[in-house]
Amino acid sequence: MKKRAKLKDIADALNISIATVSRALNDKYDINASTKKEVLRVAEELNYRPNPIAVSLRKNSYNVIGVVLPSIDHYFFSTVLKGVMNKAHKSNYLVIVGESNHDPDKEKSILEQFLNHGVTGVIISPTMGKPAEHFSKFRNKRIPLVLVDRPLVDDVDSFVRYDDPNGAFLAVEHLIDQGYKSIACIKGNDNCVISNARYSGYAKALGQNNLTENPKHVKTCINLDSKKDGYLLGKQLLLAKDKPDAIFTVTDEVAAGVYAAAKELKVDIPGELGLVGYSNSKVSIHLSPQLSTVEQPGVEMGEEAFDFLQQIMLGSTEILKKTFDARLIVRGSSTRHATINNMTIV
Amino acid sequence: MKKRAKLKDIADALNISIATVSRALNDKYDINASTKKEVLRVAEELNYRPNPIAVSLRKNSYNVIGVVLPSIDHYFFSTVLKGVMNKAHKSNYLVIVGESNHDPDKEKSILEQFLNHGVTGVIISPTMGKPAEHFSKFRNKRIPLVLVDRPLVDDVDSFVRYDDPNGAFLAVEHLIDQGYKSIACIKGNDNCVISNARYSGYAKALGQNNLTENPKHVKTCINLDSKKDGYLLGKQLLLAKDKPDAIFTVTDEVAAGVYAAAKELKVDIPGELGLVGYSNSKVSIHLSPQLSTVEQPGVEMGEEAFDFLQQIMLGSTEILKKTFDARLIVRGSSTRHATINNMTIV
DNA sequence: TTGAAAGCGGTACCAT
DNA sequence: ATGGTACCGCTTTCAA
Repeated sequence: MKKRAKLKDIADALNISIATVSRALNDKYDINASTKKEVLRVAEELNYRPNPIAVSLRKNSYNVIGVVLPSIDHYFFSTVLKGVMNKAHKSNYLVIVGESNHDPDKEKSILEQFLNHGVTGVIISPTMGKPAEHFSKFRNKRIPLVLVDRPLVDDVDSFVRYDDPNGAFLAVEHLIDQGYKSIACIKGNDNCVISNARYSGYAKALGQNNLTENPKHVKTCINLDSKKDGYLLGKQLLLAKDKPDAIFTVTDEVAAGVYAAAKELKVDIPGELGLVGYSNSKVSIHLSPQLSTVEQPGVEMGEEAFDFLQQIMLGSTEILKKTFDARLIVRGSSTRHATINNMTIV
Repeated sequence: MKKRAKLKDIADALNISIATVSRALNDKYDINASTKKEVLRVAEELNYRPNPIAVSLRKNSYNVIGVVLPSIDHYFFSTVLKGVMNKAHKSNYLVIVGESNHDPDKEKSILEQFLNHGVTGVIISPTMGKPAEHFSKFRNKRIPLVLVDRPLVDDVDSFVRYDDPNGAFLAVEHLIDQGYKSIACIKGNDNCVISNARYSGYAKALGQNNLTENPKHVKTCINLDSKKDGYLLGKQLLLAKDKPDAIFTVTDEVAAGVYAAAKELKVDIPGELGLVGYSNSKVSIHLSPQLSTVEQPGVEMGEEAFDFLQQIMLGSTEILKKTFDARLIVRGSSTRHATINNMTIV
């Protein structure tokens, strides 16, 4: 195993001091041009690479950021990570990743690990909306922190999020525009901030259009299996006496379950039942008819999150906030009238 | 900003030497119990955390591994990453991630960056099957390297892969078992190792069952959009005079395209057309009928890859190899006979 | 323009 | 059981 070359090796080879070598390598101006050339030549020859650990220790800086996500194999989060990495690599930052699996304790231990490791900043999509004690540690240490997708209620951190309520609002207004009169909602777990935000958009859209909310038309997922929930709750809705003629679901996966229910009950989509999902995940285009949905620009959000983080790392003390606008993607599942092109983005 | 506490702070507070503090903190046995208790107390009080950079520099060890994947938001790769992280965190390793986007140059630069950074090991799913010059650098430096999913042809590195040909073989034999007589194949790009491996399994299954391969029944994807390819090529196949009664596709996404074509042409699945995909991606269960497919255990592969890497990092000099067995998941798209339960895993 | 040396925060050897 | 100190590889100040 050939040892990694270090400054001293170059210095010895040229019979000069390591200080000079260091300067030559780091483009300091007070250096003789010919010396510099020699140094660079030998460095190349020895395949010299600076030891980043030593540099970090000395400079007390470390080009590594941490990203903590609830679930790495969840499509949306993987696109967020993609966005972060895009930008990070361009700025010569390395990205270490941790997966909390929606477990606050695991989230805490990952943050702890990152902290100990000395990351210069952290981008995190917290598992809960409540500010946890482990976040304040970061603030005390003044380590830059940017939240993605789930701002905390105490509102002291920079964040990048998505306009969840408005996405739901647009979805439901669209259904109303298409002539659906009785619009149900299948929401997620009650303590999920995101789900509640979407539900509020649903309620608002009904209100603004003088439709009264029917409590029997609001269902809540209980299982961990979104599709199954969608299937069961969708069936409940479709079998009820005053069955709805449209359903807004909290995710595309839930909507996929409703497709199954509709198929079983021979309910035509979009003729008898209009449907809009949420997230624009891969599933949505594989369903038939294709599912109208609300787009979540994960990559862009990740990129913006890194930009924010970098600004903070460079010294900005402002609390940076950005809310991405909601965009509805209209497809076959909600278009009764042929007036709207199947793929138009409204 | 409160400065991070260091050994000296603790030492000064107790009027002892940093050597003693270090020992107390590191559980060395030759230390007075009461001294140790004091040290721990003060350490806690000052919220002391060892500086990992300094430790790394001193010990010349660094608990960080790198993972390089072609595409982070591709479901299979994200599950591989998940598996790696599962194990890595348990062993107290940090994971830095890079995305090559199927670009060998980018792959190279990421590896370079990781190398410079001083990672202790690398897990990579190479963009090409050919050994690239940038891999040999790793070997020269003797940095542990484990390949995932795509072993290189020169066969000098440890790897974890999947029995792609056999997966295809099982899929096609299953179709034959189900009574399909004329089985087509929609394969991927010709220079994709994985696709070719699957194709070879298809060919082998035909051969072993005395079915002659019909060149017109072998189609190759050309676009980047798998579903579109599946749709177009599926349509071609279904409109041909001697149209097949079953299709094996290189991925589930391609199969999803075939569903679209079948629907348009009013071809019944599985009655008139049997279909088996590959990867068991999310799509497969959202299609109707659900798509039979070949399972790729990404998480397990990632976990095994980390185990291999760790063995090598701990000194093993063997070339470790593991090929995961193929498993077929039989669902509605390929079961003509009701004898098989819709969800049975064979 | 160059060299000597201090020191970043630890670890571990050698004394005592 | 504890302290003194060299050293990991590099940057940077101070002197020459």
